[in-house]
Amino acid sequence: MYALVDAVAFYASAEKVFDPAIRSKPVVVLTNNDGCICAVCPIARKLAIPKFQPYFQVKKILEDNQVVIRSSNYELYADLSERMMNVIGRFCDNQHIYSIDESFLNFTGFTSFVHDWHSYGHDIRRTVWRETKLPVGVGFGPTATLAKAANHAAKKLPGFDGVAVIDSEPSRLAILKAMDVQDVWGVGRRLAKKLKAININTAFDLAEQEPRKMKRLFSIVLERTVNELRGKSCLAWDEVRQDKKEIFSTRSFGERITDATALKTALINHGTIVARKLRTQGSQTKRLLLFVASSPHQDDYYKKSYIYEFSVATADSCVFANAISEIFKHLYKPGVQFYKCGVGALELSSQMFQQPDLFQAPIDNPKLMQCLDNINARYGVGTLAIASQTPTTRWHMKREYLSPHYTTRWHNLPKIHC
DNA sequence: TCTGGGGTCCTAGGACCC
DNA sequence: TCTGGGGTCCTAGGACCC
Repeated sequence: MYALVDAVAFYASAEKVFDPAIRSKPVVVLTNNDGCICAVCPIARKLAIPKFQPYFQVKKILEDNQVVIRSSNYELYADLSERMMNVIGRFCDNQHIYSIDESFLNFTGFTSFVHDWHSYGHDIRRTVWRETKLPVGVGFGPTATLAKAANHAAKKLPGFDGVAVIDSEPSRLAILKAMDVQDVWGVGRRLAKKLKAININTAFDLAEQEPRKMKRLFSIVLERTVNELRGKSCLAWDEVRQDKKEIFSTRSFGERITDATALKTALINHGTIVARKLRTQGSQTKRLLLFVASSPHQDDYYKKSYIYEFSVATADSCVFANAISEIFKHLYKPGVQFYKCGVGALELSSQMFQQPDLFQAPIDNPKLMQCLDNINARYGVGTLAIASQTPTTRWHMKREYLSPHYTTRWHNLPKIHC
């Protein structure tokens, strides 16, 4: 048995934790640079506020409905996420954190301890709410995809109050029949449209299809989804928490950039983020992709990318920084209004099996990186950084509606007035 | 006045080679 | 005379998720 536990409109709910005054109001959260709407609380959802619309396009609707607007406060969400995950982790010793607000629990070998999945689910909900003031939904199912479906039912379908269980044929059918095919994990907007064209409208309709036929008509991915919906596990636990095959760090700037040094610094910053993520996963890379681009929404769209090949795989921030400095001249073009840039590690391999070059001195220094990671783990990311990533103030994100960092900065601690 | 997220994986099609 | 295979690698763009 699997469970999927996730927060209801996580970012919006997180904004309400330390600001009770907005708990009963409609709240939306914007993406980086206040670009798009990325979280809509249940109250705002009733006003039909669309998700992932550019903010400036829906500004009027928000104003008309007196919706509370917040910029992304990632520092706050990361901290609240960690608290939430810790609480959830107490309910199962085999937890996989799938995203900032979702975790899978695997109850294999643990099922005899739980007699009533419904009440266990409510137990999780109550405890998370009591300890973090975050609302979560809980779905149980025999496969990861069915747990996802149950989770969807728990939060969105009538007749459920935050918990749903698929543990029998009737419960599976009831939920899948009430679920739009578009809401199935792995079926997006495009695929849903094609499926509906051949009269596959609900999750149940999809589950009834011949898996092989779906593979032939669409893809191997959809075949897997159909099998999962039928109760046949195709995403093994190992695969659910498989190592990433590529790791990126990209960001758009708050304001356009033309300055070479600022752009280079931004790239090196992304490089160190990618390097850190690689080390966390125990991976290293042979190929680093760098790209810079102007706005695709404007004329004279400029985009340039470059792949740097290391002689041996590495996850060393300093090596990345040197590589970026070296090839930066191939990317930069004077006069271009840069809008976005990023770094990605491709072709990852495990640090366990580093293949050194027989005729060359090592290019990196894993011990130094370990030391850097240890210090930053203890005193906070950014405490120790390489000199070339020193941030310039030229490309700060636009965050007009930022809430305080309630839990991570002393001077932002919430105050209670008596 | 102008504004448009970030991350990961997959696939089709082109280039190149034998 | 004319036709024309199959594998690998690379890349851009598509699709999906949150």
